[in-house]
Amino acid sequence: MTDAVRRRVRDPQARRRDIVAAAAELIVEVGVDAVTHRMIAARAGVPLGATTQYFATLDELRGEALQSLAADVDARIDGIRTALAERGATPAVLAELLVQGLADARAVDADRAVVTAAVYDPELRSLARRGSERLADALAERYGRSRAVAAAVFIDGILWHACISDDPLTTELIESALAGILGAPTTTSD
Amino acid sequence: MTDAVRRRVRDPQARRRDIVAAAAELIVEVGVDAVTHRMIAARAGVPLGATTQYFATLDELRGEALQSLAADVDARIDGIRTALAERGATPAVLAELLVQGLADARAVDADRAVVTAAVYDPELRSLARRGSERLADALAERYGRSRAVAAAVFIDGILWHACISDDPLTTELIESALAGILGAPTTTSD
Amino acid sequence: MTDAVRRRVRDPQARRRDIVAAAAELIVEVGVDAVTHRMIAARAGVPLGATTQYFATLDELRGEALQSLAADVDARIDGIRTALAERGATPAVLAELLVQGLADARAVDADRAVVTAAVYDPELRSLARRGSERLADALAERYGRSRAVAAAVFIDGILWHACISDDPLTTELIESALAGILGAPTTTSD
Amino acid sequence: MTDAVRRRVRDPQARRRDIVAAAAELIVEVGVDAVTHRMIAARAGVPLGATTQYFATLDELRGEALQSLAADVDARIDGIRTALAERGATPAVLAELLVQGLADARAVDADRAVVTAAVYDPELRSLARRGSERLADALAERYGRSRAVAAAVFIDGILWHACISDDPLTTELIESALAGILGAPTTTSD
DNA sequence: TATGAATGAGTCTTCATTCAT
DNA sequence: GATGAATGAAGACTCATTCAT
Repeated sequence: MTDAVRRRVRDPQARRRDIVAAAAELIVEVGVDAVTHRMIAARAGVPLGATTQYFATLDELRGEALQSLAADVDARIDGIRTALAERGATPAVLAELLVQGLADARAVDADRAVVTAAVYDPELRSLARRGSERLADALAERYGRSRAVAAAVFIDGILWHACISDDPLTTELIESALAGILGAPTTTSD
Repeated sequence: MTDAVRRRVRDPQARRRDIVAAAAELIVEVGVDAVTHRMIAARAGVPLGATTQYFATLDELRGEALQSLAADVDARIDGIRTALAERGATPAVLAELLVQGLADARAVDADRAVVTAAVYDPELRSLARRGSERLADALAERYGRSRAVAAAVFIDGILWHACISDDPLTTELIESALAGILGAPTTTSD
Repeated sequence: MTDAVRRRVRDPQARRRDIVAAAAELIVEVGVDAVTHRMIAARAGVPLGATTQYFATLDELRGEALQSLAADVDARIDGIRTALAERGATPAVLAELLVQGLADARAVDADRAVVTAAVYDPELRSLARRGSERLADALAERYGRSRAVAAAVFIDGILWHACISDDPLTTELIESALAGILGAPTTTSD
Repeated sequence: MTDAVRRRVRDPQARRRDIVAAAAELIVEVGVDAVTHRMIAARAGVPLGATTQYFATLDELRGEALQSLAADVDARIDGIRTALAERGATPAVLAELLVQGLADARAVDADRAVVTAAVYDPELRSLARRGSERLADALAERYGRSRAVAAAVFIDGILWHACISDDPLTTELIESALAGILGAPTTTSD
């Protein structure tokens, strides 16, 4: 009769979301292959059974969490696209946006997790590819397809540098490189 | 029986190496978290006990396999450095070497596996970082530290593009981008 | 809403029967140990909760389903008894009735399920025994208790033969055997 | 350092046999569908892991246990065939042998378990069928195929009677019935 | 009353690790 | 030293049962 007995939440929608969110967090933290039902349940603050009630298999749950992470990545790319459209798709603007994004360690980790998982997951692969392509699209009009793709590749490189290296790339370095790749003038002189 | 025993006992070093090699292969193929003693023993063609005889824990064995993969990556970077030194560190030469390297799917996968694992493994992290740095070193003398680092970042991006995308980057695209990043002319050789 | 509620609430008796019927079907199809609340609810087209609303435990529900199957078996025996009374309890008539019954695979399966379950369930055991006895009763008056019991035993054997064998027993074989057991002529009708 | 630490048996053959034997016992006692790894391990006096070390799946273990039960049944049929060959395949001899067999409750249960399981298991089905056929074969030479098959069917009926009924069939009843079925004279007058 | 979300015990299975041989 | 049997702690998943709504 203590409050230990009170266990029901009765907000299935929220609970489902909590579980997916917990799974997404853990995927980012420990990797897709290392997450377990138990870890997810503990993180979400739900009993073990809840994780299997809402998702037929762990794979399904992982998939949904990954999709959620991918959606976040996509939203950030949208943000960059919008900002580029508003402020002009110059190396300077892009570099600033990228450095801003890089400051959000959580976002960087999420991005990395999605890309990493995409290697083995076809569905995620096309999502990850699409992200790069949409970034390239935003630059292609002004700089041509080829240079835009190269810039997107460089940006992917930035992501991994951020994950592996301790000292972050400077805005200047990024801007210069983008300018070189895109064949555009830099703010500061070379 | 002497013969059979000798075959079994002969060259513990070689056996050790076989086990590490098998583990490395499997890590590349199925991921660090999926490898097991049993898989490794089967792949290496050694009895299960051998995998625990030479390595105190699976983690230790995994670590050594990862180190071995990192050494391979390092060797490939050495190859690139040597070639750059011999043929001239131009975007054209570098692009050609990179495309050559990309053609070796096994090498690409190994590289990816190392980078992916490095995110969670401090020791590997510094190894992975060192690879990028040595590549940058090879370019810094001629193009300056900053441009060299940017080129190394772009090269990391190429790796991931190769893993995620279906159509590979052309030599021309890579060369142009490198030329832009390094501030070097595209078509002239050294 | 009144309508929807009424539809849901209408005739709890019928719903109860539906659940038992679904459980009985499933027991025949997949075996007593394999049935679950979920399977039964799905088969009966009722919500999961309904299966626990009407029956305290799954065992209770299973028990009732088994009783229902046993009642069906009993009804079929009644049919045979009636037919024997009307047409004469001769081997020929009995064989014909048996072959007819054997043609109904569902009935055969139900019979088998009841007998199989009866081995572990005392209550069912007496029901199963009673079935055999009532069949024997129908023959005892004319052929004596002992021969009648032997005939009933033979008839039980027929059931299992039908379950295990691929080629069914012919009416002739059954009639001959019954005639031999009952000490009655084969070809003459009553 | 107590003897609780001493756990190794190091007689894999025997351990395997023990596990199969335990599984067979339990199948007879609680039914094929109710046996679990845990029950088997407990019965065999081995740790849980041992049951999965020797058998890839529970199904495989169940299968082997069932085969072992079927082999026992086969051996008993062999015994009957031999005895019939030596003493003459008369109803009297057969009845005596059957009653003897029926006295071994364990054997009866094993037989029942095999037949029950055979309904769902094709491999076992043919084994069970073969058992009946070999019994029929032993009688066919003397009494003709048709009567021999009918006798085998009757004998199957006896098995189930023994499982369901409390008072066993008398030797006389069985002998009379067999004599009737086989068209052979009885020892005692009718 | 009727429903289905909630919980955790229990299932099969895998495997790191230990250690007898 | 080399081998593989032994063990039990997890892991994924299922489901009887409870009970909030």
